[in-house]
Amino acid sequence: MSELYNHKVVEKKWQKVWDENRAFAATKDYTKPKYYALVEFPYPSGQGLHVGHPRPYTALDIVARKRRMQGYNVLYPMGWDAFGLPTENYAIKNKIHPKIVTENNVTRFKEQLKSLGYSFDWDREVNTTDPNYYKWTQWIFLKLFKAGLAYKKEMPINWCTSCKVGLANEEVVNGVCERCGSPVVRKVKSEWMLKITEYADQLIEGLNDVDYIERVKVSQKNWIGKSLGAEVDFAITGKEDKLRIYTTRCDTLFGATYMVLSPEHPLIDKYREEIKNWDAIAAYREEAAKKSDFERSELAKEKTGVPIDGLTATNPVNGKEIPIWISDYVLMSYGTGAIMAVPAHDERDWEFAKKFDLPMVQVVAKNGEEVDINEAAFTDVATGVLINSDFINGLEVKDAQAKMIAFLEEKGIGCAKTNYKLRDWVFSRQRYWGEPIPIVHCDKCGFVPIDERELPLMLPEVESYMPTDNGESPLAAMTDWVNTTCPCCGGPAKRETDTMPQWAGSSWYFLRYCDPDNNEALASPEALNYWMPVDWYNGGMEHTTLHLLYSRFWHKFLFDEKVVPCPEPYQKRTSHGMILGENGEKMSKSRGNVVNPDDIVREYGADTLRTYEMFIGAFDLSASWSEDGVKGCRRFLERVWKLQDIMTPEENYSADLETKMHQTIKKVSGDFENLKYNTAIAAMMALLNEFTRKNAITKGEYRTLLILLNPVAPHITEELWQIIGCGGYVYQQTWPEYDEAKTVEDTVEIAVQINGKTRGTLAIGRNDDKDTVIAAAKESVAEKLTGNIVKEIYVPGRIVNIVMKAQSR
RNA sequence: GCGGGUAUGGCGGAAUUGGCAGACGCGCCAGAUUUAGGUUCUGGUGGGAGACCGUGCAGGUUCGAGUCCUGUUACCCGCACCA
Repeated sequence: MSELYNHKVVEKKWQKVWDENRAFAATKDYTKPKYYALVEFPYPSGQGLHVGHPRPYTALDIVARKRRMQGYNVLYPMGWDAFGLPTENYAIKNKIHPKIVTENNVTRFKEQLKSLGYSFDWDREVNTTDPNYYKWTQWIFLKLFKAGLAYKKEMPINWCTSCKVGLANEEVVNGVCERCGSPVVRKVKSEWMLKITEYADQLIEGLNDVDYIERVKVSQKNWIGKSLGAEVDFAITGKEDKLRIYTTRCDTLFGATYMVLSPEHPLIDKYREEIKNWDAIAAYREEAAKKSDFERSELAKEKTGVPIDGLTATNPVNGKEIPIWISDYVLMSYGTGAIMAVPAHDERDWEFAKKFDLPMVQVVAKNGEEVDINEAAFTDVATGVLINSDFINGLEVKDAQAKMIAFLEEKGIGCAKTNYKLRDWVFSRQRYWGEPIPIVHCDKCGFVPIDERELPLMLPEVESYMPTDNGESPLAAMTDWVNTTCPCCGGPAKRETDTMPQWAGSSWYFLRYCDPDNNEALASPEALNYWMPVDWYNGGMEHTTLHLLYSRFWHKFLFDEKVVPCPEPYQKRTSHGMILGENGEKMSKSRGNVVNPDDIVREYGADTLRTYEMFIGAFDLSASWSEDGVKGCRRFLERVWKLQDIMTPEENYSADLETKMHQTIKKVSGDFENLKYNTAIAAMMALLNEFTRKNAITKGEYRTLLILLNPVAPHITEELWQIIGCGGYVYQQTWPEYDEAKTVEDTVEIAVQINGKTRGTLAIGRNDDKDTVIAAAKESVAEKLTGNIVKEIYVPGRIVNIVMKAQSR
């Protein structure tokens, strides 16, 4: 009898062997075929590893281990995205330097990851808070600045009136400060911005050349939100100024019956004297200032607004005088901050017009037939035909738009305009725990970059990590550090005291892994040429629009700067689903449904945890935790362990499981590539059941099973490999091949249907032809064939369907 | 509000992408082993006496629909300073 499976001993033993052998270090032999597998590096939070982390890590560990067995030089690295708000807040609260907090958290995370037996190349570990790392983050920022892609702009921030600090959106709950409950207002501050919009088109087009799961591509495109429309100038009655609006439906211009300005629109202040209801306008603006853009559009169900009494506009195509309103459903950050309202053909305008009883004019009809616009706005572009619109009457929407734009341009009152929902990236944080922005402000020379040779610009030690009372970063209090000389003119100058957002360090970390110790460059051209692009990058769906887009932007910029050899950083992108608590809700301390991976590793072992998380369900969907499910996977591994007891000498081999074996190799090999880890494991379970039923397995068969299972459960398979005496290590073996011809059964059972309903089954030979099969099928259901046969359908290897009409009497 | 997604037994989930719905696992039932419980092993397990009925709901296309089309409901995720 075999010894009991003791996961504690086995796992510790093999983790030590791998460490000592440096088993998974990527080599610098650039002649070998390479494979770069990447998972998003974690933020080392104080809570330690979450059971959500191992899901993607195990998935790509499987891929990495399989690729090594297929002869690739594999890079599967890990690091720490360690700047960030929670660390800083913890540091403030407990008066510990964020550097120390980070060190402790990293140590804990690393131990936890090691206990799970991942084949990370720990020689290439990176940490975004390491000056040798953020040197290059700053270097990239300087490049962006020099290329004109970094600029300063006045932007509103969330400002807590009591704490007197800028708050992250997440720290604002229902309009009040999360910590103190005081009201939060929007305060304008000058901030560093990055011109990601300059790359908007490239970021859309680049998606054609990469293998991302479809919903990631769709999300990115929608986030960028490219729309082709027009800008049109409306005259303000009796004034010089024009009101410029953006519309994607310039064909509906004849239907514009009023205008709406965003409450922040600058022309409102300009004509303050003319506005008779200024108090109402001012009050409305104050209310709107309290809401975020998100809240403003969310609450848009119940439209609010105030008419501007004293100003009207003129519709430029029909000369009609129309009222001007302000409403917070119009955002200053999109388009021009002003719209023409066409209530008959826009749902938001329709609701607004209904509420305030504003006129509607139908100018688009469904296939030329008027529709009842009192019921709902008519927005269908595909069937729309213009009416009540003078020179574009009778045209389809697309043609009407083209003709309208030509008209506007000819008259000089409008033009075609492409707009993007994508906004430039707010790059300033009034925080301590981030990369200092390597810019100096000189009264004479303006914003001046510091010399590259002075990088890294080190984060100085400060007394307090609290932002200052006036909203400056804690660095502003460090006068010794702030006061410097201008690199340009040598006169007195001040350093930028804002730091970079956490996204900065994570926008290029995959480049550093290629050559992490390089002091001359962010990575050597040779290393980048060899390793880039990342062959497979997996990460959370929640990073699709921010991190993924930001890092593509930086990469495209670095490509233009000839720093990197390829225009896209990631060849393939997949996403995993969340792991929910046993009750199906998101795991959180407050819900009390958090599972600690350490407990699972201790009680059941890393191999069980890995197997379970891969077996839990479809990789891209969220799944609920189940401790019973964990036990089932533990049981599976124990049954694999006990196969030693039924191992039989090679001369007892019989080929009755040969087909099954080849099918399983095929299934597992394919499923590991296609995110179908759950069915791969199911196939191995089914194979195991066959051996158990047969009560025999040869060493050769066992060997194959162990290799197949190794990427999922690396420790137990190494141990068994040694116990049954195969020599060497599993991780050094070659991935098994299968013979396609041997995956096909000699006979298959097919369904026999009558009128689409299954009436029996039939065993047929692999090579039986259609006539033979149909004849046999008919015979097998002969007594049920009571009508006229009108059709016979045979899908090879699947079904026979006999279509029969009832006999008329 | 905008964008993305999901819905299949008692539970987690399979289904070669239009071809026998429920693989595999959990749970449950019965039997074996055990002084007993647990463990382990073997067999069974969608519902219904049955004809039949079954993939959120209502229609449609098709010889045939979990899968395609139209409409609809519920839930989950993201929304730019959490990462």
